[in-house]
Amino acid sequence: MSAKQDRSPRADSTDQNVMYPELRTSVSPDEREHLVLESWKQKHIFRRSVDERAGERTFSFYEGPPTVNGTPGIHHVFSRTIKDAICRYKTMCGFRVERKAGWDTHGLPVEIAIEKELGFKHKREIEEYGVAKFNEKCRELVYSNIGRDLGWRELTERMGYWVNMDDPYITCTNDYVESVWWALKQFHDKGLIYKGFKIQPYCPRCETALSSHEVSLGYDTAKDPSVFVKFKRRNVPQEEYFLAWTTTPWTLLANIALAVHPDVDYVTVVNTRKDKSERLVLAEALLNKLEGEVEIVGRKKGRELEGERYEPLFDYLRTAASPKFDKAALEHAWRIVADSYVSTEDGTGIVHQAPAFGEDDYRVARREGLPVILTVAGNGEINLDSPYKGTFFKDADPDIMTELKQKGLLYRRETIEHTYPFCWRCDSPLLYYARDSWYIRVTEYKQALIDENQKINWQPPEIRNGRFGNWLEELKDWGLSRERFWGTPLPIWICESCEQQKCVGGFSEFKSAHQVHDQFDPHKPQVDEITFTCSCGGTMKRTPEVIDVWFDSGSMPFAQRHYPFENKDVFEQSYPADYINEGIDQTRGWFYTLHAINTFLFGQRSFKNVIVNDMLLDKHGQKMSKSRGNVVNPFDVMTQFGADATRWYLLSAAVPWKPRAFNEDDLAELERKLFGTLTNTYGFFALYANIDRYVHHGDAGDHRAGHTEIDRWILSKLNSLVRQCRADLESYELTRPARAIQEFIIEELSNWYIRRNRRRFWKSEKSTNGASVSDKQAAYATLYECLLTVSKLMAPIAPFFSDWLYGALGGPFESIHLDAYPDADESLIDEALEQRMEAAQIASSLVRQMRERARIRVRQPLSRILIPVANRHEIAELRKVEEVIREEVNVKRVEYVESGDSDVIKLKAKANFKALGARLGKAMKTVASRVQKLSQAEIREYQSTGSLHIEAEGEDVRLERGDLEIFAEDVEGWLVSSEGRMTVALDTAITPELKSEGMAREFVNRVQNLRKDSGFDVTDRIRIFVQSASRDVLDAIDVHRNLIREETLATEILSDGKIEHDLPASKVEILEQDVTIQLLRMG
RNA sequence: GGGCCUAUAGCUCAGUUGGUUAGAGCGUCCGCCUGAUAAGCGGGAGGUCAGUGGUUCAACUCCACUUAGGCCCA
Repeated sequence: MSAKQDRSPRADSTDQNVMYPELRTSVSPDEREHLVLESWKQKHIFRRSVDERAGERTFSFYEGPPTVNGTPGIHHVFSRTIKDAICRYKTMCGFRVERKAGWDTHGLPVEIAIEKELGFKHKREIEEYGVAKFNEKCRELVYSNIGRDLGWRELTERMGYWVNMDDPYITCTNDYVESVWWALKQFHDKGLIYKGFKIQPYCPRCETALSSHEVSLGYDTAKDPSVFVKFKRRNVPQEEYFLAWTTTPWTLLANIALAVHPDVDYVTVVNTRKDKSERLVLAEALLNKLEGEVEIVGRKKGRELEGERYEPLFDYLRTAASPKFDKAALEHAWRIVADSYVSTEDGTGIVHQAPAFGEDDYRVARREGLPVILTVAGNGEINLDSPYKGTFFKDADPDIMTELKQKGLLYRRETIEHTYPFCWRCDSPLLYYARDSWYIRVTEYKQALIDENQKINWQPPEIRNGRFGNWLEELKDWGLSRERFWGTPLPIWICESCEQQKCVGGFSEFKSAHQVHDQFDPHKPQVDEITFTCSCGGTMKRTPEVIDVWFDSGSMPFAQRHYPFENKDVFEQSYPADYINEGIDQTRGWFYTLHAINTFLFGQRSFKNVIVNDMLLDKHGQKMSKSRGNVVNPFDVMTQFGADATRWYLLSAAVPWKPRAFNEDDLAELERKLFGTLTNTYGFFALYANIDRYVHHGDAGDHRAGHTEIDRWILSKLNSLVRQCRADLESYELTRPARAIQEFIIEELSNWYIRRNRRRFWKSEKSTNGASVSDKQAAYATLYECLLTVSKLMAPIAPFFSDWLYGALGGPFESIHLDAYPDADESLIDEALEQRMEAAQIASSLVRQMRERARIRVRQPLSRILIPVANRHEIAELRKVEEVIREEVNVKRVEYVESGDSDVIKLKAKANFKALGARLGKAMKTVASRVQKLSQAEIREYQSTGSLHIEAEGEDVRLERGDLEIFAEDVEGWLVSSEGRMTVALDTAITPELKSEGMAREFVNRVQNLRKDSGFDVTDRIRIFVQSASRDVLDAIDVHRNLIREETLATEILSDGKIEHDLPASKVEILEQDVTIQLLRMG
């Protein structure tokens, strides 16, 4: 690591002569952070933070690639803070943490942008325009977006996310594509890539099939027709109809059968009011779907209905002039089939079958030898010879329903709102559609995926067996191919004559067979021009599809390094990733594709630890969306509050895996409270350290001799905090350390340590009370140690402020991010000390409560408090923190009384439910209420002998040590307050001496105010002139002359009634007495 | 329809293996402090822990169901 050179950014420094730069309160977080950014840039801190940890210890992080033409939002700040904090932490732990940025560049997002630019609505327009030109435009868009940046680089920099954007992986480069091809060949060699005719989710606008994880990205609520359709039964004497239900009327054109469940009861009913001649058949369980009152006239099991025939709804299939199917197959059509997939959860228990448009329909049709008829073309238009020909499939719904109504075949028509899949990119409604396409047989190694998943540390853990685990359990083969243009081409060549396949796994395979020139581009359409000669002598041509863009991003562990063609070592060292993070929406996206591809290729999981973050909602808990207009602009937020506060807020407000409302008011408070307090704390230190020319050397341990109880306490707390932060960050827990650090800074360091120790910093070195210089040195050393350590602890989360603070304190490295994360000094952790200080804090709080009740201000000294304790050990412990209590609440003495020894203490016993409950069982309740009523004598007996016999509901119960908790409830004749097990009594008597001292303190207060108003420096010596008609006041001043002089830095106090006419006189009131004060600043 | 998550003070969140006065911050009301001062501190009020039922001596905590919200899958 680098040696100490010049100091880190002294952002606010105006005077190079002072050791600790003072604060300019006018510097906003935004300005300060920009200064830090500038310094990082100048000194190449990021690069050095990686390079200077060049040892064997690497920590591998994979960055998920954003789509190149997306725009960054506040949720990216969220996710990236999580990424950055862990990476910075590991860096400070001495690991080399490479962070390579990436860009996802293929696929529909880019194609659609170009289509929009060119004004295309249909896929064929692209072909007419020319695939070569189209793809060239896609490539141009990719590189111009990377180059001109849509705010990604700005956001990344501004928020302090350290990731190497100068050398990113880009998925459309030749190297990247070649690695992906290599991977595909591994699958192909093992026979795991196959072509199949299957029902697939399909986008009619993009004219391509989608993978299941793509579909999962696009569910949305939709309003669809919900229709009950009547199918006229053949070969029965009565007018009888099978009643079926569908939400996709357009599929009725392709109806070929009706399915029933073999074991379900179906009934024939007539409507008792309407025309009794019309009979309906449906599942008995779903009779409630019918209108009016019905009478059951027949009942059959589904299997008994099998084979029954019905009239087709339409004649178009039979009359089609240019059928795209074998008309002979219609022979077997329009009959009842049985299958157990039919549910009676909704509909009528009779399911209309359109085999080309549903997975179950297709399966049943194949089994039954029914034809699979496509009535919709690839572009989504109906292509069956009918009045609907040329209509977009969904748009045909109303007219089809109208026609059915006219024919009297529509039983009921409603609208339902349900979730329906839409294209995740273009928002078109998807249809399930029988297509030829390529698959990866991931189901082949499903068990390996499940086993390896068990080894991943998910944060939160429930994702492993919940969301992600479920997904793996219900794994489907991966629909790999896309009938599109701008993507990694599927590198499979097929012989035109013998259909033999050749999968190309690297460009060198071309070079042996073909001329591949320098300008070689593996994309369409150039790659399609390459052919091979098959062993059979035929010509092998490439299958035209490109692959799912998610295969690209899932390949990044190896493809970002052009593995296996290059960088074997680098790859092997970085696989699997130690850590990744993305949003919950990537469960079936990137998390899955990483897992599916790499587990196959490398036989083990591709990431060891993963933090999954949830959504960011607006302050009202609503989803942020452009249409709602509630999107938070990340740049605005960071300008207003700073990146540090934003980052801190995002991590501390709630655990990352819970959805949280983004509330700017809370963020503002955090900025003020945490960063404001810390700034003040540093400011306090700097103010006095500069006056005293304090220079820190060595750590606080070197000053141990001079340490007071409270110094040891804050150092114990500090080291406990370090220990906790380390442990939490090691387990990928960010919220707890953020909150703990916050608590330490605000409550412990600022609100208790500083407040209790202020005088130690300002008192003159030759103190009259005999305290030594080393006491002051110890205070400085302790506070310095706390500030420096805290800055390091917070550095991963608040990289700017921490670096500024570190620099201001003169930290040894050029940047905090080149320094090491603190290690806890266990020898400084003292739990007993932490506990007794907590007792002191509670005691102080109780006394303040009583002062408030008695309306006695803290400045008025009181003589004593009394604390009842259980034993001598407690006395010994409290004695150690007694001085802190006395000073905090301004009392002269703390007295202790062992509660068993004094009659004035009223005791109270409480049953220890945990101990007694297990033993007593049902008797617990009565014993507990008996314990409530124990007499003072009984409690005392228990206290002295350690046991007690009581009777409860006729049963003898023997109470042993540990069964009861005894505490003081009241002290006779005293003002008492208690919290938990602690009780404190206050003597509120104000003696003349106490009153006099109180007056003196009031006087000090007035003088201090006056010093301040007069603009004196804190180190100025003064002469005080005082005049008053009140003998009491003058006496008090006289008696406490030394105290006053020490406190106010007065060389003299003249109270002989003289007035200095040249000086401004200030009239004040002390305990309702008029006093005139004049101050003279001494040269 | 299925799976997962969530529900605690006006708001944002804690709450250990079930154990007895359910906590914090903000806000609000009252007060204090004034050598960290365009700061700081304390105290009070505020909760049928979403609802119902169950297990248990004992439930915010465990179970079931219901309601509301979110996410995911059909």
